[in-house]
Amino acid sequence: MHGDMIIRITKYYRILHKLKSLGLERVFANNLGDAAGVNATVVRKDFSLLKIIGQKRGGYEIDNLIASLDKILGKDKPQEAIIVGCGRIGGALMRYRGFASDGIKIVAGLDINTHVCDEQECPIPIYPLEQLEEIVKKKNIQVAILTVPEQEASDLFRRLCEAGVRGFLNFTPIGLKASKDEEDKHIIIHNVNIALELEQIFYELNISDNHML
Amino acid sequence: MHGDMIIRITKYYRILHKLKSLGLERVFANNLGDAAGVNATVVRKDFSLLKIIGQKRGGYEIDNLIASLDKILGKDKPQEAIIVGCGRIGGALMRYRGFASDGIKIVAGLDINTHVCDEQECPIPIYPLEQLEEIVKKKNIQVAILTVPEQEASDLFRRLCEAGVRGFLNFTPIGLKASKDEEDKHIIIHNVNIALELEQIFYELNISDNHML
DNA sequence: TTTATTAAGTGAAACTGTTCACATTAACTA
DNA sequence: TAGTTAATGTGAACAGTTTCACTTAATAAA
Repeated sequence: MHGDMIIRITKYYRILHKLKSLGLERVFANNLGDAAGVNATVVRKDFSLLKIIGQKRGGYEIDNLIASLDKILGKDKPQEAIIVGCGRIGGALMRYRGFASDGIKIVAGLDINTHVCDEQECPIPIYPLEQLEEIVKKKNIQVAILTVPEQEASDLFRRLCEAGVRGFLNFTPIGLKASKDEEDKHIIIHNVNIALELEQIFYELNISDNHML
Repeated sequence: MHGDMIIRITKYYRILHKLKSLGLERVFANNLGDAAGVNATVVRKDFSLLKIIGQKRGGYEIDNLIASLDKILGKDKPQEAIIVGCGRIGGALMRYRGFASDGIKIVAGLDINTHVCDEQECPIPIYPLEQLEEIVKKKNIQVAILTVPEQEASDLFRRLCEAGVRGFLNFTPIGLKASKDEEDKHIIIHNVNIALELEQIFYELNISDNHML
């Protein structure tokens, strides 16, 4: 399970859709590699691993590729998520239009205050936090975006886990960990820590400066 | 420059501050590793590489450690950034209070509409986009957060580069690349692609399901 | 003191991911 | 049809990280 492969696959997927919309029918590992910023061999190795075969000298058929990646990325099933915490960032994400083009649908928001989002601007319903378990089970939610204040993060994480959510996009600075008493193996957590990203940038600039002199 | 080391350092840094606020004076590689989710040997290797030395049997002195990491992370210099594009996400970030505790200060916003942010809620001034170059140079800005619509991303990125910005936190789905005609080496770009993160989560859930049966 | 213990420090092994080099196959060319 | 070219496919070399196993130093205990 090569770590970065997932990221590359999603990149390939986007590039392929763009190429298709341009009218192309086949693509070479070389071009795909250039567009994704990786070596052509990496592309071939990835596809080889995924049992996707191309044609010697003819490259890969874009339609076939997209169909394969659709399946690998789970695009054949509905990709639905909820947003827990509809404050500043959560609210911004509720109004974000970019998910639809990736086949992702935000089906509900959860918040203490159910009126944080004005109806016309965002047509996604917002429910009170008490209904969390009910909503998750009724709508069979697998993925949650966690955009709540820091101090509520681990509590809500636990509740969501217990309700059956298995994928988390965590915007809180808390490092969430699946507890060992549950079968922790199948909980996927991605952390987006904006302050941490900035810190890294400052660090990298700093060492790049130091190396120069 | 070991890739993930930077991320680990910032994690250590946060943990150390928490431990310090709890009154601890020394810390062992083992504990730090547990908290950061890595092996104790990794911690020691990291510190060894950074010329940070501990005491055999006594662990590391937290104050010393923090002081060292302060310098390594560039916390001895002011860490200032601007937000370019004060729409939904940019606006949310302007009102985000978490930066200050990490020593990061957002000193200005740039937007077509200079009245997107109501004064009382966010005390950071917002300037029109035309003043971008002026602001960057006057305030000697090194880092910019890019939260503009997709189609304006690469144009603004270029303008920011030319004005002297060297670090970017890019929230647009565009994959920014430093052009080769400039000395591209010293431009640091971090991409935060929320839709892509979600896609990865769905993918990982998908393969985890497939592996189970 | 001497002995035992604890944790840092580090060379070497093991592992992971990337790149190279080349075999393979399909299409084009003469 | 034979030869050339262009691209895939993959074993092997390589590089970078992580982990292991061991040494070293400091403290505590006997």
